[in-house]
Amino acid sequence: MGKNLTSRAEDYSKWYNELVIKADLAENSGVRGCMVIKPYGFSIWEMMQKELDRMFKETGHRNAYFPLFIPKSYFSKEASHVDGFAKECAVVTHYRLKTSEDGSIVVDDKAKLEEELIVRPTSETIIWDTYRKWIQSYRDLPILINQWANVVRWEMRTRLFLRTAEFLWQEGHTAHATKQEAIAEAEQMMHVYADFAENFMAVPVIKGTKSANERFAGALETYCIEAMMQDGKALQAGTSHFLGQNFAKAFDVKFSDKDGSLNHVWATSWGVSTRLMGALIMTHSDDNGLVLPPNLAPDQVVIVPIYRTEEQYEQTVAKGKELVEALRLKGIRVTLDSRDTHKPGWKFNEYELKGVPVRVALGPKDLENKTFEVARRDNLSKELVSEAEAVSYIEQLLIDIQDNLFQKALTMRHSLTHEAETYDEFKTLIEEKGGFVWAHWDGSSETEERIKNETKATIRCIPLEGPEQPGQCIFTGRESARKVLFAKAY
RNA sequence: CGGGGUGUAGCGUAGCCCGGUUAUCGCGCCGCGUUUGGGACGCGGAGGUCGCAGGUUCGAAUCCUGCCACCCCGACCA
Repeated sequence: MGKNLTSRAEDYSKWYNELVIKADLAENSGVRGCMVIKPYGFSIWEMMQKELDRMFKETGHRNAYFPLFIPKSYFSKEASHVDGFAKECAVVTHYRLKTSEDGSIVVDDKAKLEEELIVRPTSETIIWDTYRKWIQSYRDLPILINQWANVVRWEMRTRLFLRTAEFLWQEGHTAHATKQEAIAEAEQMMHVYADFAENFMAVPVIKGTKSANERFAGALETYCIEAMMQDGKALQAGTSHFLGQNFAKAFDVKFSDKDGSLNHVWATSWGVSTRLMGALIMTHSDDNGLVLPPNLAPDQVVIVPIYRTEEQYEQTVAKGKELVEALRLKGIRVTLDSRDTHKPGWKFNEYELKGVPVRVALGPKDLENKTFEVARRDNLSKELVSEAEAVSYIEQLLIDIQDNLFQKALTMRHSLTHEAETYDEFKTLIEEKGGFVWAHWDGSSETEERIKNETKATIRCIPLEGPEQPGQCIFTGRESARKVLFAKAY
């Protein structure tokens, strides 16, 4: 797959693509900008879905489903929203095909839709049109709904998982009686995302708000979590938006409050997508392939029997089954690969490429000595463990690997994080080292725009945590309350 | 949408500039045998509208024209 990926930033994108395909996660479908997610890749996404869904429900949300098609007119209601998405929408104009004289299949011109349908790039509009019908009273609030869905954005340039024309995501859409409650909701979901990223994906993130330039179309405030990839580029891993009353006003969603007044509701929306798969891959993987954190690995442990004779096959497989039972009792996800169609060495490489956190090998020698060979994917080390201790050893090992991956990613991010006091320093850091650069900014969109044009670096976020330390903007020298986070981004 | 590149077996490719036997090689696949503690080896075998459509020519994977798809770099974006 290549050598020493961090020193090969220019080849990083090739390395990434190759890894995604070789690890059996996804591939280009041949349909413009769309990918096929293969069963193994999808099982990782399902693990993500499961944990996120649990977290959403624990914070009071319920799932629902809204239509794929959105009438074009819905988009004209919220001006800044349509500006944000108009350039990248797929539009359905006809509803029938026919066979032409030469036998080819063509669109039937007679079957033209009165009103075009937009394939959702996000569902705010159709959901708010529905919420209008659902909300009359403060007793109907809050509405806390999430949907798991696919969306389509006709991006010019696509990449597996990171930016595909069609992608899978969840989008939460909530309605509240008060501004404070909506803001609290948007902030809460950012914290939920950060919790998920750090404790399940083992990806450290920086929480903050977006500058006006980077804000979601139609939002008053966008909260985000930002992660750093091994090649020094930042990746926005999740966003949560405080939408104010923009959508309520655009779709005329009002409620009677306790005091009898008629008010527009306050809204939020928040989402994470299959892009998280990209974050997972680019944060932990090495030149031997994918590295999965135990908390998200579809298989946390794989057992590979080693044998020569029929008898040895039966003995090692039987012993393997015992271990499977014992580990399952502890809630560990484990598979025994008893296939006789592939050799052990082949399997070792296969599971390494797929990132399975722990591999157990057992052969005649182990049967004799009552041991297992336990290998960990994160640092590729191996250990002989006695049968009696194996279960508790593996149980602890999974925790250690999860923790180690987070610490490694944190160390990587530290080494890719710098501070700039002057604009020259800033430009040098962005160009030569990449990564995050903390720097003072005067808060104006023009300054941000000019820095972006000159360096390609954008403000990833204005941090929520950490002390205020006033200073001067690196570009204009004007007052700045605190440093903000710059980086080149995906 | 601009710039560059690539389309040859399931995958990766040679051949193309300079047209000429049966289109090269590796991986994978199938069969048999030996193997199995880090991607085994030997022998045999199957598999191809050379991206598509025209054109030039006695003859096109190779030259010309058009189209399509994909990849990379920009602009756009989660």
